[in-house]
Amino acid sequence: MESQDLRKAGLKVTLPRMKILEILERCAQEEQRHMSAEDVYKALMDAGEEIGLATVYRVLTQFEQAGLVTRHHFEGGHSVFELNAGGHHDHIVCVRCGRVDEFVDETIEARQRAIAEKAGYEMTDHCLYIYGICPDCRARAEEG
Amino acid sequence: MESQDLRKAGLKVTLPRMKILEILERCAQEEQRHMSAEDVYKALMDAGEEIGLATVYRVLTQFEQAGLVTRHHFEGGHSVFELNAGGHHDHIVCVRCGRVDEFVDETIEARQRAIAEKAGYEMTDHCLYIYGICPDCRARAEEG
DNA sequence: CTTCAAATGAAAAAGCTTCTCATTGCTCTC
DNA sequence: GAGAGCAATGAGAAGCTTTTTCATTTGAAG
Ligand SMILES: [Mn+2]
Ligand SMILES: [Mn+2]
Ligand SMILES: [Zn+2]
Ligand SMILES: [Zn+2]
Repeated sequence: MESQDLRKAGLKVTLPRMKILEILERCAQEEQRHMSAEDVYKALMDAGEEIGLATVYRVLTQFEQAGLVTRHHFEGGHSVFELNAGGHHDHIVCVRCGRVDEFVDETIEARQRAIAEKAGYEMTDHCLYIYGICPDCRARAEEG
Repeated sequence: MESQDLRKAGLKVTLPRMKILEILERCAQEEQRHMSAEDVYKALMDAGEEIGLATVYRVLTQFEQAGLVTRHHFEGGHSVFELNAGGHHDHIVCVRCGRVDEFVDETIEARQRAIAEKAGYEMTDHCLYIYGICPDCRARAEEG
């Protein structure tokens, strides 16, 4: 019952918000955990939903503020969003094909907390992106 | 002799490129190590230089490709640039006032290399941002 | 000094994202 | 279940940063 998720987040239950949540959940089950606003909008169109792009942007921002999704600033200028499920993790991004893998490293997490403390900061968040060439693209490069 | 820096980078020595390099170097000596294209443009205007904004963007991108500067994607959508001097480092950013501090942690660097290797990626780059509230803003918050 | 490809500036265009405002739709009450 | 009232939506305009276009200028080589 997703409408409960929305109510708990303090958001009125509306059709666009329900549909957008559904898209995010369905795509996460497949392989598309990271979606831009445009991606979500296209998925809605493909599903025959008549929801405006402005609403998609608005709703994703609301979901972010409500803690339902996380916004990432991958390279290339535009934001991508992912459902908050499974807890914090960081990302490895292929600079050739855009593939994204995820990882968690407790050693790094601990070092970050120590660095923030030493600098006198109260850490609120952090993000780590490793950029590189993924296994598939490396193989493709060796062939020709 | 900065014109040598440009020649070594394979770039023709032109007045705009010299002036932009000067701005970056002068601001780095003060406290402004991280500048947006707009920041550089404004500094040029203040210095009485008649250089177009399009040229600033073009030149900064060329400097990046030549390895003279690094481009960062801090939050907020626009890029900031910093002169490549002093080697690689990561950033801790205050979410209240925008202050930026820098750090290097060899433990984290090593873990990143290990993670990329385990995932089969050939690492080309990485960036780590810690977000938090800086000492000054924390003090200001406690007062009221 | 000439020559000519490369660089520049102004303006237009191109993304991505947000805003405006008239219309629509939840929610709550009766 | 109908109605009132406030929040949400959609379409398009606008905003911002960044890139592109193209006529003109400039630097480097001869
Ligand atoms: Mn992720
Ligand atoms: Mn820096
Ligand atoms: Zn790849
Ligand atoms: Zn601060």
